[in-house]
Amino acid sequence: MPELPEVESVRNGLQPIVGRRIIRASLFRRDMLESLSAPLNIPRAMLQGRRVERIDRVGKQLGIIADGGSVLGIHLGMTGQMIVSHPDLPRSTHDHAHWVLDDGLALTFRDPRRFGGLRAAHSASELFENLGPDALEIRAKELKLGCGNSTRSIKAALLDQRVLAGVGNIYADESLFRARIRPSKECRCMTDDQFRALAGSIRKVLSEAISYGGSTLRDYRKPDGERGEAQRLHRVYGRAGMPCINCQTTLKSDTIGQRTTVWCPRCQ
DNA sequence: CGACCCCTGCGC
DNA sequence: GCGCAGGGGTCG
Repeated sequence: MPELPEVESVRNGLQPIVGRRIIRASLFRRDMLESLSAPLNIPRAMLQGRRVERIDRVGKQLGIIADGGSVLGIHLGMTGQMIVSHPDLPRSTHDHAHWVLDDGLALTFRDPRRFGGLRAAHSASELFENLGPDALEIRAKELKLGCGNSTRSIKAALLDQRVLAGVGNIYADESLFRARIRPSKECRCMTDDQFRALAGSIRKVLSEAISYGGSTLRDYRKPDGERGEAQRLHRVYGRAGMPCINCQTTLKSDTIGQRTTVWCPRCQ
């Protein structure tokens, strides 16, 4: 569900827990927690007794950084939510983890489809080690390097988190539309100008979406329960068969990189 | 590289 | 009832 703008909005919504101490941590499903470096002591991995120093993010990966150097990674998958509330909020079906903090705060990790999860790490760098540069700050040179001389489509490359971290299906299509590049274009055929335009579009599309609080299509919610409004900015995603906002040509749709892809056959 | 799998819920 | 959904991993 969430791409970089949604995860960044979640990070912003988690600020109330920064500086708070975790009194009690509970894990309701063991298989939702994995350890990057064994062995695994659950209360320890869940940061019980620690104070939250800050929340980091690279791409779609969040990390709760605690005192003493422990790090707990959170990946929201398609339907994951982090909910800041009170300790007495009743547990619901798809809640997998719960933290009681001081100051009357509580945190819940909920994820109906269970594509997300928690990961215990020894450091932030360990948590983020397999990710490419964060998409909010992607440079044309890095994008070109990550794509290489590959025959795969530029869209598939944008979805590859080792090339750049944070772009998913919505913002890949939106960035390609703004840069006027066809999603099926092979990486090896991209010009330097196109890499420049695409890198710029990615940064712009993502930062605008953050300022709107992320896109709420179905179940995405900020930690305070509010919806994002960035879906108002979508120019091609979800608009297959409708007219292009630039030229009125009917937007096309096909599967590229295993995902539904929408583009304007004239502008792109 | 693409194909297929993981899982639940929703709208048609 | 079916197909689809913002995520990723593992195969061949």
